[in-house]
Amino acid sequence: MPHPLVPPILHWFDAHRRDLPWRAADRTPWSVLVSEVMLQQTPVVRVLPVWRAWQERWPGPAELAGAGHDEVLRAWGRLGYPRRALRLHDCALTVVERHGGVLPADEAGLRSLPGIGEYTAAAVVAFAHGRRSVVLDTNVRRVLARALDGAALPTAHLTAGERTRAAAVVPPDDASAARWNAAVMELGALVCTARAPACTSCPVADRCAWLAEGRPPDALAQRRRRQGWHGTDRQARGAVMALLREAVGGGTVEAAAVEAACPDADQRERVLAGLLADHLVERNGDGLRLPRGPHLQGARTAAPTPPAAAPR
DNA sequence: AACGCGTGGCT
DNA sequence: TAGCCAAGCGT
Repeated sequence: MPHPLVPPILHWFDAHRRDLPWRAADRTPWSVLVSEVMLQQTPVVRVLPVWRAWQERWPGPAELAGAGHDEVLRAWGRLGYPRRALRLHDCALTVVERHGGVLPADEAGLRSLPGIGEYTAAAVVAFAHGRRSVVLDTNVRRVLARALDGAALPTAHLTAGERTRAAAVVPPDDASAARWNAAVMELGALVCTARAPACTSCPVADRCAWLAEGRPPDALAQRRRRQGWHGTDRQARGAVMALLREAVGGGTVEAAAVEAACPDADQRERVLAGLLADHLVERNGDGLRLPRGPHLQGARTAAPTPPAAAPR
């Protein structure tokens, strides 16, 4: 006996699922992974063109492993959180070096790779391999919070109890479980949205605790506080990275231009230290540029290793 | 465990 | 209009 939410949401999904390219028949586990990493905290419409170009250029981990950090960061463009791009590259190197070029298919193996956490590992298992997992992203959490708890929004942090309950809803067999994960996510993305849910179009409106209670507002709304944006280090990091991505000929941006992009000296020092530590930039004389090569140790290709004590 | 990490569209 | 929000992860 499936959970009462399952049959109507699966049926709804059959009629309303989007034809996203990473769901197409020619998808690979790697292409699914790339989509999941790009989609972390990033809207689908923004990911689409970048994912397509990325797939054409680096269809698998072996191709990506051969790319330089500067190429990868430019291809990432304005998706945001550029550390994700480096982690994906790092992930490709690890797959090539330690897994024979084949992405692990189990959650533990996936989670051991850089940039792959609980959600992404579960998503690859379900969406790339069609096997059972418990996908718990913000969409799924919101649907379950509303339908089962009568809460407007999920809590700030995922709890063990929430995982257990979500697992109890996932059907036992692989095929249905994989479909359920995609379906409930899709419902959260298209109908049971955070801002303006379309309850009149919802397949489980007749069994939703939140709707039954008259859609009460989020009780925890005041507790959620967002970090500001204007003038923050985060904004300054973004400005410096945009400057370097757009540097003509992949060249170096002179110190004066960096100062113009981030005028406050203390902030500039903090931001540059952070970017250097994250391997998102490297110094070139007095200027700055995107890092040229993979920073990890070990030979991935036949490229010769530079001599050991190379002076800077 | 709470925090830092990009970007741009929407209301 | 200025928050709010979008398929999280690592530390």
